[in-house]
Amino acid sequence: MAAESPETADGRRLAVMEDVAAMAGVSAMTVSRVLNSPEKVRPQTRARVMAAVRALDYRPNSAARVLATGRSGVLGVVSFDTTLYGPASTLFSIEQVAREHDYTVSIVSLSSLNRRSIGEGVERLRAQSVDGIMVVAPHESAADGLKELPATTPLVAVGAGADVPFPVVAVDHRAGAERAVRHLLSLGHETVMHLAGPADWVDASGRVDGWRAALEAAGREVPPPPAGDWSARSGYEYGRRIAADPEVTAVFVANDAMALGLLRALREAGRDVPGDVSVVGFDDVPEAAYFPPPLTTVRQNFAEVGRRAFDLLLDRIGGPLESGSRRVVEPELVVRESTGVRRRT
Amino acid sequence: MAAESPETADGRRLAVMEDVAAMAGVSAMTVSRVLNSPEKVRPQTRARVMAAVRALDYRPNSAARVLATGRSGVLGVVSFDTTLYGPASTLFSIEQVAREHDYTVSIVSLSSLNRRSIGEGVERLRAQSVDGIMVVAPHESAADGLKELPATTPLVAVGAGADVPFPVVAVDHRAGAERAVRHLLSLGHETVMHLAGPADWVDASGRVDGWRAALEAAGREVPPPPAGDWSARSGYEYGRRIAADPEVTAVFVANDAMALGLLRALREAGRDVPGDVSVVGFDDVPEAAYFPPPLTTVRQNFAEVGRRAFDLLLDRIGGPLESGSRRVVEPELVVRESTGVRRRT
DNA sequence: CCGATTGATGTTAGCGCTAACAGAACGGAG
DNA sequence: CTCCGTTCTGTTAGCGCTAACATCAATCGG
Repeated sequence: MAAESPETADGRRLAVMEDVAAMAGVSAMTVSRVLNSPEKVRPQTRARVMAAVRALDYRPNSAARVLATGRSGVLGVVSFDTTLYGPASTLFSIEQVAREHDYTVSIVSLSSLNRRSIGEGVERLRAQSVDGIMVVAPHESAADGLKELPATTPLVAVGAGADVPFPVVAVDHRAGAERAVRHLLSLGHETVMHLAGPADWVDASGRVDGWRAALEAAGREVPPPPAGDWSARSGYEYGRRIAADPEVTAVFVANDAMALGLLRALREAGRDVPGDVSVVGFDDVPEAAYFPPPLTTVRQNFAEVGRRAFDLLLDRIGGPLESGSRRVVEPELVVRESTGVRRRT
Repeated sequence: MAAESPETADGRRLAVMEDVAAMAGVSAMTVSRVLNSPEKVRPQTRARVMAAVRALDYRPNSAARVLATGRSGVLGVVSFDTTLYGPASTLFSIEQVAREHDYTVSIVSLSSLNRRSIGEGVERLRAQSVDGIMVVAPHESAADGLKELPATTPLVAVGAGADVPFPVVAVDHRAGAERAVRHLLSLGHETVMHLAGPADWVDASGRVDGWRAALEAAGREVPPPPAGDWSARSGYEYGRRIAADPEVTAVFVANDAMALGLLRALREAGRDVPGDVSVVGFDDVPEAAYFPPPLTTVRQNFAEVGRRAFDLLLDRIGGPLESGSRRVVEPELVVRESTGVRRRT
């Protein structure tokens, strides 16, 4: 014996396939066919079955279906802090695409990302028999965690670094940073300072690389890049340190929140943006256009990232579980009012 | 016959309970007991079973367990646009609490919230046999959608208005708004303008009510409250309209993003904050402390909301599915530099 | 007019697990 | 040494669904 039968609001037993079959005068198998491949059932029979389905308000039991078919229609997402703009946007777009394709999304949002936590998150989801898993893994250390995972369940990594034994979809942070820096150089700035993100974030190191590459390509001096923690506070603190230095005329900040903090520190120090200092951010959060002044920044297309990740995962489900392969989404420079021509001293 | 058997990375069949039983020299039932109520099995037997579990890297099949027990260990969350600060924070905290209690969370994030979409979201989740559902339903119209739902699955509403036939956990927007307005009045402002959120949001109307109540309690004039759409842009547009009016010395804005837009419009018009105009927001987004100037705002405790919603839902799962009951989380006024004593003209 | 073909539906078995009960093993009291 | 309650472990059945094959009637060409 098993599960006590759940009841409907009016106290009756929830209808199962056999009930529908009885009411329609057919076998359970025919009901199953009507639900899964209607074209194999005579229209007339089909109609009788559908009528019974409606009359009994029947819904197939997904657990039974999963058990019988081995497919659940659920996708798992392991993500870092879904409160941050990037992860939240990625998650949102994944869910949208998944739903369009009749998949449900289960999430595990980690507040710290490391080998252990990633593995646990993936395990949790696998234990729920998801059909596939996406790991939104912006940390370098996450890559290690991914390497240790068994390749049992189709998996794609979103925003992960190289060296990951799974397909990866990522924004081209490097190209975005290069665009930002070239923009600044084209405005006449001698060099460009960089406030980086936390060292172990792939996003952060990609942006550092792009910034450095663009400076070197132009034969400019490459100052050391200090790192913040993505928060406005850390941008502010950085700003307090550099505000007094008249040599600083252009700063590329690794995200918009830190840029906001920097803008504040600059204003407090009486340095005009973009008059004295030009600032470029990264993300293009919805508020960036209303920063003081409106922020020139690099926009990431999270919707596209989600879409591609989903497509890739769908390929893996059913297809072979090959590793490798990397798809890159290009970010876009959005020029606003925080950048301007270098003012000669 | 059914489901083709999935394989491990090395091509072997995934272990099932019977395999573990065979290896440990016991029956499948004993394995089941070791996993679910270890105290009922002799320590020595238990050890043999656990060894086999590890040796075979066995994981119970959740679908089979769900089918046999009727419980899935999955909670569903239907939420509006999880990209917004509030919903994202709520979702995050729900997932954290749920995970601590060994529940997985499945999500449906709606980009529009109405009777239909809510019902569909809930249906989707019920079809996945979730044990309980949370609806993060900040729209008035969502309430109607909730009324039409069958009471089959335990459900709690988060941030919903009154009149919902389910338990509700919500932030006390009204009290938060009153606090904001009283703060402004205590600084000597004659009256307080209000830029509201979209009319059909419960959060928005709660804040309007609180604002109005506080003004009326103090015997002040109650100006009509225009409504924005939560975006910085709408705050900016509102700001352009009122910036020229010297009568306006205090504004309570329904969220931080709109406040940011307003601050920008005010600055462009040459009006000093808080010198000429005091501004209070709502939300306390992480960036609020770095707005120009740092924003006085009302902080919502989303972690607490998530925790209570989860507790409430857990009560309903297993317990009777009573309706009614409402738990309220108090918001807190955070005073920063965007508010100041009214300057006499 | 008959065997072969096609299409619609039914039968059987089993996916992997656990509830409920049955049975074995053990220890202590009489 | 027997009897009886405790533990502990095994057996049986079934959760609700679907894959695979079986069946049956209708259809068709020769």
